[in-house]
Amino acid sequence: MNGRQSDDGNDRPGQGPSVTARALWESSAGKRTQLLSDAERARLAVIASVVRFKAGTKIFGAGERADAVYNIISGAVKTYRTLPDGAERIAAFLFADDLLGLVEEGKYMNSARAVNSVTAYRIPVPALEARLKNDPSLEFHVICKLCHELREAQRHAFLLGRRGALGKITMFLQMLEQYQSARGDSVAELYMPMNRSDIGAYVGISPEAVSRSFRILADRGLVAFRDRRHVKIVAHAGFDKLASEDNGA
Amino acid sequence: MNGRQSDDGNDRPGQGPSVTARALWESSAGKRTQLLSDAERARLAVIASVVRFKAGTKIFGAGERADAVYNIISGAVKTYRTLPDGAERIAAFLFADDLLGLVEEGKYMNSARAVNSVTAYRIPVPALEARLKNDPSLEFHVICKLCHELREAQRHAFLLGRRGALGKITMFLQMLEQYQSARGDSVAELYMPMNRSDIGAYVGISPEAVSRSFRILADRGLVAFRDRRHVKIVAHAGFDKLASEDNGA
DNA sequence: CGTGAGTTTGATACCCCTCAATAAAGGTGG
DNA sequence: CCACCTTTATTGAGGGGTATCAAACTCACG
Repeated sequence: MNGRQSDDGNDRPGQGPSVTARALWESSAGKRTQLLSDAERARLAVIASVVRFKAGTKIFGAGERADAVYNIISGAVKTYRTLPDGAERIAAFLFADDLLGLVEEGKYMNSARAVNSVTAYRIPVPALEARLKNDPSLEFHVICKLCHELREAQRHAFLLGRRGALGKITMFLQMLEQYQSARGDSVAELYMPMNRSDIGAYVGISPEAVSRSFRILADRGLVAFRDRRHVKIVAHAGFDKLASEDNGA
Repeated sequence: MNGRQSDDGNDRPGQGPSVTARALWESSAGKRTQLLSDAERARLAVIASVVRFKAGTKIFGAGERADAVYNIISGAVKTYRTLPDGAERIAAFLFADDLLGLVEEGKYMNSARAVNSVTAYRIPVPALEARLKNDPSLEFHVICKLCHELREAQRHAFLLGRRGALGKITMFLQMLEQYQSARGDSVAELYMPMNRSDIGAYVGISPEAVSRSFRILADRGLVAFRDRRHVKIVAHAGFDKLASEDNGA
């Protein structure tokens, strides 16, 4: 279906869980590096099982007892919370090599749903806890990954703080670009697995405003759409300037 | 000057760094628990030094080389980023027992400034790294703290996603209340060390809108101000309902 | 090929930002 | 201790941008 998820080279299936992040202290030009050693991945593989979720499937719900964390192999996942009135707020989009299943007092903090078709490692919490207890190196790598996720969450908050819809969407595309770049994928074209409503729920505007902003960007010649899910940033100069200004002029 | 910071009992000075968080897997009724053992605190004290910052002093700047992380003993700190046009976006307010100094590729992610008069432990990164390498238990506690901060960042993003100014301010007060409650402090009255501009920069609205929202809450009899920094939530029923609705009706 | 969800486009109302002025608070020096 | 000054907070009026509602349209899927 979607052969674009990286089944290439460095994380072929069977090697066990894969976790990547931007470096904490080394400088790596924005690229992500594999945190786990082959040995660690093998040891985690022992306690993990591979699970699949069809597009739109719920993975877990906010408030449920947290039995396991997940490590995405391929596909995209959204974590979200539903408001009393039924509206949805998306906390994060997660992709291959990400960890999933933030816990508070034994319960999941958010709900999680497959955007794509998703395959992931499911790692039971008790086994993971035991593994961590006698694997200091693994613990350190988890720290690195959590720092990475914390930075992403702060970037998201930064995005949400922006005033204009245009600026939010521009920054959203920038984040997608940085993500694909960090993975080593091509940046010639951006792929958006999620729909307009999800984008709106992530950047804090209505789906209609998402559409309008995309149209404005296209009309100004800053981006070009191949279809609804594929964009190319045409004029990086003007695009990045727009992304750094607060107002969405 | 402000004797309200908890110099009470469980973290008297001289005991060394203190780090608290809501539990990951146990349920603790929203309370925070001390993560570090007395031995760990003592070992950290060896590599840490106590530093003081007057109100308004910059602690470090975004992009600077990250030599150290900080552990707040008393006072309040804001972490923020400055936009090209000079506007400021606040990523987080940090208080006693919090860690400070998120790093990416060897550089600080945000700038940090003392809101209050602040005292903190300054822990050099190399020494901390060495300490972590042969202290698996400490590593685990850092993981717990990072999960805590990640949850807080997501709550902040959730707040920023809300539409109306009134709802944002209401939720901001709720978070303050939860924070004071988690610390075991009295919740009879909330204390806001930061000014209106900082609140606006945190919740994503203008300082004027902060004022107006406070006024509306007061006029509706939901809260009562003793002065500009002290609020009491009078009608919890209506208040919490307002906080959970998306629109700020 | 038909159906339905997702997306785009349009018109209107409302909320918040901006700018501006007043008021209050905190800090300083006499 | 009080007067003065600076900073911060409040209040008001007007314009702009986005949410909302509604309808046409496209696309994916059965």
